[in-house]
Amino acid sequence: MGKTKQKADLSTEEKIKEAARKVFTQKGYAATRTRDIAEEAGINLALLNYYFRSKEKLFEIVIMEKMQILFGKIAPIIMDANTSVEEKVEQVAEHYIDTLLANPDIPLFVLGEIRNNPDKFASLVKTKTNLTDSVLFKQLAERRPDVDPLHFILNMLGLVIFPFIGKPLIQLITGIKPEQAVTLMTARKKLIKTWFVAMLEAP
Amino acid sequence: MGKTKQKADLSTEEKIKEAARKVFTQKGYAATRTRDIAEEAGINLALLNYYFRSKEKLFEIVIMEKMQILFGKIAPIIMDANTSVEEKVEQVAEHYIDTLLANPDIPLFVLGEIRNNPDKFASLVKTKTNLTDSVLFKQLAERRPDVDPLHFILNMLGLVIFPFIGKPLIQLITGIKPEQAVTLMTARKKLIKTWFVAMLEAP
DNA sequence: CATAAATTTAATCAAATGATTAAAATATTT
DNA sequence: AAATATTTTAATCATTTGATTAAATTTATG
Repeated sequence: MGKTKQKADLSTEEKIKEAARKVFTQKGYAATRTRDIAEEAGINLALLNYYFRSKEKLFEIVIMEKMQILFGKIAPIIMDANTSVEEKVEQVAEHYIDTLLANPDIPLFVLGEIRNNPDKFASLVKTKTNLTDSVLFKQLAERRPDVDPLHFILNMLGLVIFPFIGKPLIQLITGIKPEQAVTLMTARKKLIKTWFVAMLEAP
Repeated sequence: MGKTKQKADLSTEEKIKEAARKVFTQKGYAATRTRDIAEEAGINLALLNYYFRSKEKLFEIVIMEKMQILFGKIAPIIMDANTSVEEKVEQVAEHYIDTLLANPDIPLFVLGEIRNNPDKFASLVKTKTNLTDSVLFKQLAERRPDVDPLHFILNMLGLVIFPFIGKPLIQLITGIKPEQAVTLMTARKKLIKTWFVAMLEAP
């Protein structure tokens, strides 16, 4: 025993991580059993604890990845001093919806875990970009001095992210097929910019 | 023993339910321990199981209440044949934001539980209003035949609900105080209608 | 006060679950 | 083939947690 080896390990380790990503994001930390992950990975429980010391450790790897996907994409865009508000919104919509189409469960997962353990994430997120210091925030304040810029940030994020958070519900009350959902979200990529500009210029 | 009594019982039963509402909505079903609820209610575990047979039973009471609050408000509004799109959006924004200010944890709670157990809620929600048959849906289709009405429904819900779902995160990355949050949400009540109309009339 | 009802106490169960272990089996490398 | 590394098997622990029980205590009621 011992993971002195390099090549073959990665394959099994990755199988476990991939299974952990799936189960954790689908059910959340508390509702996930390590046995579920092992089964999903097609390995046994002993091996899971052999590679990763604990459920907690494995979870932290997964949640970090997911938060990186969720936040890593948006930070550089809204911090860019060389693009207009319109361009920023366009980029956020385009890149973010693509990301979320590939990872539709992330928002509900991450936000749920933050809710369950705000203190744990406080340190992680707080060190990051302070939203109110962002270039986008200042640009919005200049364009609409009469409206709190935070409103528009919430609007942008709401237009992009909410459909993915509400998906389980929307599917129930509309009977929309997954295929249609993809088409709908793809169409939104271009629509959001137009809508946002309209809101920004609303009376 | 036995709850033949009528008056004093309600008080204790209600204490337990109130505690259950708080803990379940804050942590979700899986992360909630019946001992937490008992402690929050200021009673002992035995009494909890004496009044409500099980964790599951207590949970179903709570989730039903919360879903009623979440959906019961919106259904009659979007079904009303005697109001315009503008009036509907105005009503949804006004009434819904008030409801969510009083129950900010509901959306994340309900959506999370639906995600964790879609089958369980399928029967409950499916029997309700089919969204695509709503008056609002048809009005939107008439106003903008070139855009899937579902987009505008998602926009409306996103503008109203997302700030509450994203609250734990927004608080982290802005350092906004709960008081400010209330002010912000109150301001949105009037802004959303204007924004929605702007989106509806966007090129 | 006497009776009945409500609540607590404290102990205990049983099942689920995260984690560990040693030995056997399988695969990989040299 | 021999040596080494990986994976499985299977048993077992310890803890948590939902649930139950009986007896003691407190509170309300007549």
